[in-house]
Amino acid sequence: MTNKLITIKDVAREAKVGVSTASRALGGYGYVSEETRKKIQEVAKKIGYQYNLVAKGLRTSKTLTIGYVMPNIANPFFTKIARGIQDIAFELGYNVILCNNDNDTIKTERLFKMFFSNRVEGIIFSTPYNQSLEKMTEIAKNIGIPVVNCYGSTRVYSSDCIIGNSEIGCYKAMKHLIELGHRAISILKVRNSGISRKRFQGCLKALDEYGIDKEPELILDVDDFSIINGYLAAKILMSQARKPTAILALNEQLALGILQTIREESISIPDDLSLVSVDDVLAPYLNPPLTSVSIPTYELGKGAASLLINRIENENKIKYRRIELDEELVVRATTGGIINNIQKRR
Amino acid sequence: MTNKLITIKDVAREAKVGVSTASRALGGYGYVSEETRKKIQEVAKKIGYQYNLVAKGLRTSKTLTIGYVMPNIANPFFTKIARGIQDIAFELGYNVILCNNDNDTIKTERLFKMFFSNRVEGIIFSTPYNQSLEKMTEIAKNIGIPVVNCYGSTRVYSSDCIIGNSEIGCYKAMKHLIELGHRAISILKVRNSGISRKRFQGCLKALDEYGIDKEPELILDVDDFSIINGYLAAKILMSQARKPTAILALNEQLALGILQTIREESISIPDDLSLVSVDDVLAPYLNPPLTSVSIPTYELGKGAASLLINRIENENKIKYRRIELDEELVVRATTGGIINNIQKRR
DNA sequence: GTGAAAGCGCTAACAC
DNA sequence: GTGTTAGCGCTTTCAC
Repeated sequence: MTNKLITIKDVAREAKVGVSTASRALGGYGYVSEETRKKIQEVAKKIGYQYNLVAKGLRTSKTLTIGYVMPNIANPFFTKIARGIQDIAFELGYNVILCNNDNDTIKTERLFKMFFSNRVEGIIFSTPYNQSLEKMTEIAKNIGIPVVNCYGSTRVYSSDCIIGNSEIGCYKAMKHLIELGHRAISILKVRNSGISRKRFQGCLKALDEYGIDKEPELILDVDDFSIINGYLAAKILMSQARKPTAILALNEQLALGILQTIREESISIPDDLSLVSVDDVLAPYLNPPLTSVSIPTYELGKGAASLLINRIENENKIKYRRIELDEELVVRATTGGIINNIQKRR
Repeated sequence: MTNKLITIKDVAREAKVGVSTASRALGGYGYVSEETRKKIQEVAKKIGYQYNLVAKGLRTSKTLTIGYVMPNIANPFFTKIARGIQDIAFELGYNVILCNNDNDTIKTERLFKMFFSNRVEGIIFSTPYNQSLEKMTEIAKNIGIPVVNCYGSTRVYSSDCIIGNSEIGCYKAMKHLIELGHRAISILKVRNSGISRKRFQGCLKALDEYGIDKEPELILDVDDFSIINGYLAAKILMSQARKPTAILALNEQLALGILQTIREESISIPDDLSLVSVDDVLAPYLNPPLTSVSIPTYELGKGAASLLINRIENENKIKYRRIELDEELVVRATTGGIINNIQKRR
């Protein structure tokens, strides 16, 4: 069925010009007189010519394609980043191949190989650390493909890096709770997660500033960012002697789990307990809407794409750049003062 | 920086074989003795050869790439479909270019042209009707690129089509409400939306089956699937003389808006009012979790990719296929019996 | 089983 | 300003 393709040669013949002139007119570079350019474009349109980027890619090794690796394409947190990347990339004439790696080393390696085979001109990643990521990133660098880290693991080398200021976000969240009068503040964090660690730093800073000692009983470590772990941790917290008056969950999945426990145990929010989450993806839509640390995902994506394409077009010879965007606290309906809290209990 | 690329020629020279033999070994086709194949692969690995899909694409016009158009990449409903498409495509060695069209004709046209220039081998769309979609789909067909409709507008031509049985989903939802004893059931639908129309058909069928007349006052038409329209419609419903005891919102955004009204007016769910939604993206995470018609998005995506790649590999000469997947009703916490309802009111 | 050579559609020297 | 020509890296006859 694939009819013979119409090429630049056909356009050139039809327009009675040489192929290079046609190429210049259609590719939009070099010298062509306004008159002939017009004629060539008309002919191209008339005979249904479709520019062939594959051939251009082979010839110039400019494929105008970049790759993006995220943990899961079905996770809205990352697709908001992806949206930012796409918007900028498309504006500048680049295509994006979006991929999941499911935080898996085998898949990561396969994806990078696929990127190499497809001759992507640059790669953006938003994934936590894994060995393949580090290894393949190193290879990419060696073959001249720039890599930008967009809210991913800062443990791996990258050409540029754009992240959120995770410390400040959680610092603001803690401060908010402390100023509402809370002292028994529980923090739900995740073992072996770089991002959780940074967020926790912010929490400690706030506690420190107000001279509040951290209470080991109230700080829980779980294995991963999952609803079930949030749920179980909250069960533990609410059954122990030292109960928190507020919980800061260092991720939204954990907060969702906590909400489930809260519902089951008929705890009232924010009267009995205040809750703050991080990520702010579902938070605005929940009932009640969650007070939450908001990460500028869309802007991170836009920034990453700008950094990358800028580097691609400057032949990769720019110095390493690092951008940090502020994270904001959005106060909604799940945080309240400790005073109300105590009054209500009586 | 882009060091001279390592090509099949280099591999051939190093392995002391001809280029065509190297090509056969690396491309995995044609006759090569087991022995030489092994040697060639070893050499390739040793000297860091990266297969060049761009060159292959030019030579064979098989780019192993498909395009996917959805309204918005940041919308989880579509990314669940995208995830299904990707999982199948990757398994079969294909890459996917995912794109937003924002339901805009200009963008749609631009995307299709980009697909053509990139020589994608097939296209999947999940978008509502627009003129460009119809026009560009027609062009794709003419140049031999198959197009699969995945839960998109059935008004446009496609090579194959996979959709949810929207009638049955909403039929089940209505039936559920009727059997709980509800008679004053409000339906929130959207003007000029094909999918809303089909869902509404299902509602009518259930009413019909139980011999219940539809009440025009309870059936509201809004302009689009948005939170604000759900919110406003619910305000109207709850302020009119004939109040519903249940609302079926034909989309989740509308349901989110309704929830907001419910919160503001301190209406209790499901005691004062039952609520059913469609789409089931956020529904399980909301508080209370919504009873909702669930659309098998992931399966739709997988199915679409299978249909498309199957067609690509059979050179597009299969008959038109149409697959309909069932939509299920998931009963959660927002629907209750009218009996309780009345008892509580007293 | 293997190799030589032509060519996919484009661009980039270079000559005119 | 424009045309001629070589060649990007691969696959594909067609001999051998």
